[in-house]
Amino acid sequence: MDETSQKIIDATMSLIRDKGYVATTTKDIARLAGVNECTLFRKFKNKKDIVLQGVEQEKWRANVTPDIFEKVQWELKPDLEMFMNAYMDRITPDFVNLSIGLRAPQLYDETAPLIMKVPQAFVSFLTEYFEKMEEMGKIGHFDFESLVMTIFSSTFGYTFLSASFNQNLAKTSREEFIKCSVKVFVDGISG
Amino acid sequence: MDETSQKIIDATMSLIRDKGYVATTTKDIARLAGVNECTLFRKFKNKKDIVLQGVEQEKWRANVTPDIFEKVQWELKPDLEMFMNAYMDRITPDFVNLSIGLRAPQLYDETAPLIMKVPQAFVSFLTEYFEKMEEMGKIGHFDFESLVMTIFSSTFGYTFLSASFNQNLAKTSREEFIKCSVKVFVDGISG
DNA sequence: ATTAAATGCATGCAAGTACTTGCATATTAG
DNA sequence: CTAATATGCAAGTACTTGCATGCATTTAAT
Repeated sequence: MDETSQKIIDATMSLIRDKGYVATTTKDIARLAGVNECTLFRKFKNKKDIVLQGVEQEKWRANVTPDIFEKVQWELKPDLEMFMNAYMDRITPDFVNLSIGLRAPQLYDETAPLIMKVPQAFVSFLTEYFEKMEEMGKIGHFDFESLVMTIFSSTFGYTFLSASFNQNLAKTSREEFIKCSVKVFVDGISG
Repeated sequence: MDETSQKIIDATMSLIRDKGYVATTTKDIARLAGVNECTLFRKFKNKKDIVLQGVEQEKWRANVTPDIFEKVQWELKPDLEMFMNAYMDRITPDFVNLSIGLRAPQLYDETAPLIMKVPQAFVSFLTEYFEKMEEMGKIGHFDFESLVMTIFSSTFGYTFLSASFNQNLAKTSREEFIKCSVKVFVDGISG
């Protein structure tokens, strides 16, 4: 990937994050990338092509690889805290807004599977984690699928609400939120 | 509100829900409303004006009035279930998608306060509820602000994820989700 | 130093955008 | 019946869109 193409992709993704796909024009992109508009079409097939190459890049995806969860201690409290922190470290407000900006009918069929990968990775990690914790006899039996949805929904929900309403709704800080949530979950699962 | 204007508003809001504000053209609106395009501009100042009148209508807002929460029993389990059901009855996938469709820079300053009203209503209800429950001696002391965020984030998160990924991520049904979540919360708060 | 590739720039184009106008035709109210 | 109102229709405005091209200039490889 040459430097110019990368600048074009970066400009495109930033604009989509800020204004959405449809509202982002090729003129905007060229201006922000500091290149001439026609350069976009020499490097890429069309506007959509820029985005599709962008979402394939690590840089523009939350860096969700299996080794995120390496530090598992098999102890409910620190592990859930690690899990929520790992999510929030990666799913920044910028990433949330980009995901929403990519929800355009012209793109959605092609981008949705990629967008879904992030929550899916977290959900399947958590599910496996609880199953192993049960095997190890550290927690009792549960409807793990529902339990995982409760914990993940809460993590996702807080992240999204913070990105959208920026302390207007969620006055609780990230640290307080995680501390309180994990306490409720741990007591709720053990009790 | 005459019938024609209402048809125009309804068409506009449906299209924004499906395609977003920028991608929704006045030609689209006219076609879906079954009126001539110029009629839009006889009835409304401009495209934005249609949306702003739309978001003011009960019909296009989640019907969140104080009497939603009338059936409070002052018993943690049924009350939390009632709360989550009340939210999910109103915040349908259509409403979630409309809220996202309204996130256009051209509109957001004017629509954001309205969009925020719904979560705010639920958050402040829950906060007051827990404070009274503590006064009544039915639960111990907590950082209620954080606790409310945990419960609301989870409710919001599940609703949003269901609307976005439609059973692909959240295989858990609404009933199972509420049952499991409330159990965890109740045990987590009481334990 | 010579050559080939990459880029900037100006300009153009067909189509699409929100919005407007003038006029004909319905529907309704007094 | 008459007059006001609502709407349809066709055409047009001024502007923007994604996309394209020819030509000059810069950059980089040989």
